Amino acid sequence: MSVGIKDVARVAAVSPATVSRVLSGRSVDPAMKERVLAAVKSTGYRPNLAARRLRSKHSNTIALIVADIRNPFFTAVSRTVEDIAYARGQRVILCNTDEDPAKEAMYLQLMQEERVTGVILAPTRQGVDRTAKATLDFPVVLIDRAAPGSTHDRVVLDNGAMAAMLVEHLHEQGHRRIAGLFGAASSTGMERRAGFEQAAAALGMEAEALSVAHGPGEAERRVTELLGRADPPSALIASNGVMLMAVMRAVHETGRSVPRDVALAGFDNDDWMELVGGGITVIAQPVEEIGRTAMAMLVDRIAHPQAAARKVVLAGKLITRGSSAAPLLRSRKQA
Amino acid sequence: MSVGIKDVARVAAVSPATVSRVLSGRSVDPAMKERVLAAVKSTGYRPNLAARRLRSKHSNTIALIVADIRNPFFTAVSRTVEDIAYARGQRVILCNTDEDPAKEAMYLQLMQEERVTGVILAPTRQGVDRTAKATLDFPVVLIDRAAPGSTHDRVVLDNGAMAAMLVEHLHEQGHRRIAGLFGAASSTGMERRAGFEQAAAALGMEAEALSVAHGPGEAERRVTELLGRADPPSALIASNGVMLMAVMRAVHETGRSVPRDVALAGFDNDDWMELVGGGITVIAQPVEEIGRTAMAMLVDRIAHPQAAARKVVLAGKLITRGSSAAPLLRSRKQA
DNA sequence: GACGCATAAGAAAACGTTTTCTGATAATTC
DNA sequence: GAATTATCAGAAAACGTTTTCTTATGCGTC
Repeated sequence: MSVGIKDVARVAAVSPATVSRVLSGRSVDPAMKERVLAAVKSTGYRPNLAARRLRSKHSNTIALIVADIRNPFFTAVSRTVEDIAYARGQRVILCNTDEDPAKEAMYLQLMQEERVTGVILAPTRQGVDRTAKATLDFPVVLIDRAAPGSTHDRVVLDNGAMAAMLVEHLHEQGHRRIAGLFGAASSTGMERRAGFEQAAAALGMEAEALSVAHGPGEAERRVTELLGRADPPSALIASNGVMLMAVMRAVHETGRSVPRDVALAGFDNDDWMELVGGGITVIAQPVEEIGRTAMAMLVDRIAHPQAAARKVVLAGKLITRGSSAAPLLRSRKQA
Repeated sequence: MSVGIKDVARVAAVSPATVSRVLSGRSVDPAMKERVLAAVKSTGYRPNLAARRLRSKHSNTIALIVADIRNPFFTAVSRTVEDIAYARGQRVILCNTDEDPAKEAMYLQLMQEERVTGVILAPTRQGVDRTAKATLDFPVVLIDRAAPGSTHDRVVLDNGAMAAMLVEHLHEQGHRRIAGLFGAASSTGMERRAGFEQAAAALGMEAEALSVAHGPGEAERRVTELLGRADPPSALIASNGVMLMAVMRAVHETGRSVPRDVALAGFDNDDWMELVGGGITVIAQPVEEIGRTAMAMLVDRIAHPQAAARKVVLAGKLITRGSSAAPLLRSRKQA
């Protein structure tokens, strides 16, 4: 039924080995090559990747394991990674852990069975340590998130500095009471939180940092509660684009508006942000560069398995929007 | 180096066949089963999926090929598909064609080589015909898009009727001059366009339908041009969420606002839409149901390869937002 | 002109499983 | 109690490639 390399060989009147050689581009007699190619076309031969992988022991496949496929940051990175990989003749398996360490472990194990060439991973906070301990027989490059003492290559944002930049921006705008929401599921959220607190302390601002463990829904509730207080903060920071949207929703639903009643800033420059009236100041991540760097590191690592682990720290870009005139006064009015 | 089934067999003092049987859950002597499981654990054995696939000839893998991974509609569907597939012990390969027929063909061919169990595909317009003609040795379920005479199972929205519903909604709101932007790359866009034109004609509205071939950028330019005219339409419709955003951007950049200067409606109920002040009336697609139905159809098809092709047409849900009081008057004022 | 040496093609082994086949033992039926 | 059948474990074949090994042929060199 299915046409194999032997069928092609028979049609071309050569040995299967020769067909294999033609297909993998090794030197063969031009006349034979011609015959083989013709036979491939006439038979409609398609190689069996399972067999190829089994024998040749390399899968030409990398896996990209992200925490949330609905987060535009990850889809953007995945686009870059995919493009590069396919240009290099590599397949990409895209996996979504949904911020669930168990799912993450399951996928890593699966990739082991799949015998992938390498993995690019945005780990959960528990996953970072587990990944470090586990003996994986493929190289791993961490993106976006990484524990301090990680033994893997990694490319991350300068989270602390970037968070500080946001705080300083708000300070310049006149804000003195601010609050921040930080995802508890990732190391990134924690780093941004630390940067936020340090910068606020250095500037003598009144700052409250909240860790959000259970996704946008919780973020929304926390903000609603926050804004309902007697003396609410005049500015809010959220540690990523998804959470920024949750904050925005809470602000809207409590009948407030940005930046009239409260200023908003955070991470990720998602498409919708320039549409909402007020304007949200953000740190735009260099998504394309992150993907490109991760791929390059993975390729390097495959070539040099024993080299020391490297860490690349990238800077984001501050995109200022909707500066407000006198936040202090406004926050008073609201109180 | 790598531990195989033979190593496990040796440790457990049984034959490789027995190990295989234990692992695939067939009946074996409990004592032996115990020994094998212990050996698996102690050796850290991980099966080689390539070998398994090669011999057993089923991959337990389905592919989901979408046109744009950044489109929330597709990521939402993919989440559902993934969840169901993994619950069934099936792996999912997620591919992104970027609305490129060549990439689509490449992926389909690749899936052929990968010997996947089945494919769920959102085809490009050219891809629909090509897929129908091509002899694929796996079942295909089309989602979101399908040519009229398709031979594949498919689950689609009732595009014409839904577009008509939007037009009627705008008519009720008092709009008499409307324009619509429809993606030219998909059959869906064309169906929605047809529904738009018919409904507008039936209601005696002045309606202009524009086909957009080159993504959001073009949509934005067209809208900018449209709004710059002497007598612009009072309402705009866009054929999906991504294009709605492009329209929104153009509206903003020309200094107008929704719904004061122009009303907006379209397909997909993306997260950002409830945040923008004006309010955009949309047809929310039953994304979860689409994914669930597609998976069910695929499973059915695998079980009954010869059954007749089925078509499931789902209805969307009209979500009304930001109704405006007297659009006709406003559109006059603007002219 | 003989001898190595490179080149290229075919034969056969190998990859790590699952499945079929075979044989033995236990269970069931008459 | 013998004969058939069912069950289960091991041996070996099979899956479709790539790669190693072998052999043949042409080429250059002395």
